[in-house]
Amino acid sequence: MRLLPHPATENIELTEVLRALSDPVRLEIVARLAVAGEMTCTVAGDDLGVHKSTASHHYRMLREAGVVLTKQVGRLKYMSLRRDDLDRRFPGLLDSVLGSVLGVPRP
Amino acid sequence: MRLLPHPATENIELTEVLRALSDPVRLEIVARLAVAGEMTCTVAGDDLGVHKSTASHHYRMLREAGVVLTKQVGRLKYMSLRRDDLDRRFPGLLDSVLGSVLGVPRP
DNA sequence: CGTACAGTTGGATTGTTGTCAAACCATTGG
DNA sequence: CCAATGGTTTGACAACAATCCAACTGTACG
Repeated sequence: MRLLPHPATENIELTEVLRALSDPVRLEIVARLAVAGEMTCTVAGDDLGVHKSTASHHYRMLREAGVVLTKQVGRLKYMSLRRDDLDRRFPGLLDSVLGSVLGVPRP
Repeated sequence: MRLLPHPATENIELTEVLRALSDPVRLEIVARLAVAGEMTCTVAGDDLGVHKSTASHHYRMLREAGVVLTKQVGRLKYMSLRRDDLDRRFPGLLDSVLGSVLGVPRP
């Protein structure tokens, strides 16, 4: 099991996170990760409507911005949201974005 | 007093807002508006380190994304954050961004 | 070992963006 | 009316980004 290179929590930049989340395809990937938790690239990128190399490009953007964590297990790569890191650095940001994407439960 | 064209609240898109906020210059403008409230373009763009035409370009991005409201009074244009609209559409988003930019008061 | 699978990389293309400079437009004050 | 002020537009340019396709790399399974 190997971890790919990621930015340290302190080095996650707000503008880069916002930039990473500002693409519809990436936002969809993030939403899936939020709902289903850790998943492989293939699953995360299923039916996105883009070529798999394009999806791969988006995985890297998300990883380099500090939004997702990627670890390799065998020939699979698992992605997951860096919820805790993001929340420590930008409290409430991810929740509000996910709330808007997934729909907020209203009392 | 004239209002410039703006997107209606329902038409404000999350990805466009995130995109608008993902530029350091625009984020600085938004932070100033958050702190000082309504202000003219000249004041908002003072000492940003970019040419005034570049600043003007950013004002438009922010307006077209639905982040700011611009009204013309005489030869001045006043910008203000669309706090209520944004909060209705994407609850908590603007607050979390501003909190991260301006620093959150911790108890 | 070789084939299939999971994902990345490189190249090409097309479109977008941030920037400056210079010219422009609109409003107001003399 | 003319000049100054406040912003915008246009043109040019370099950098970046999203996309596809094809070729590639690495891992495991038969």
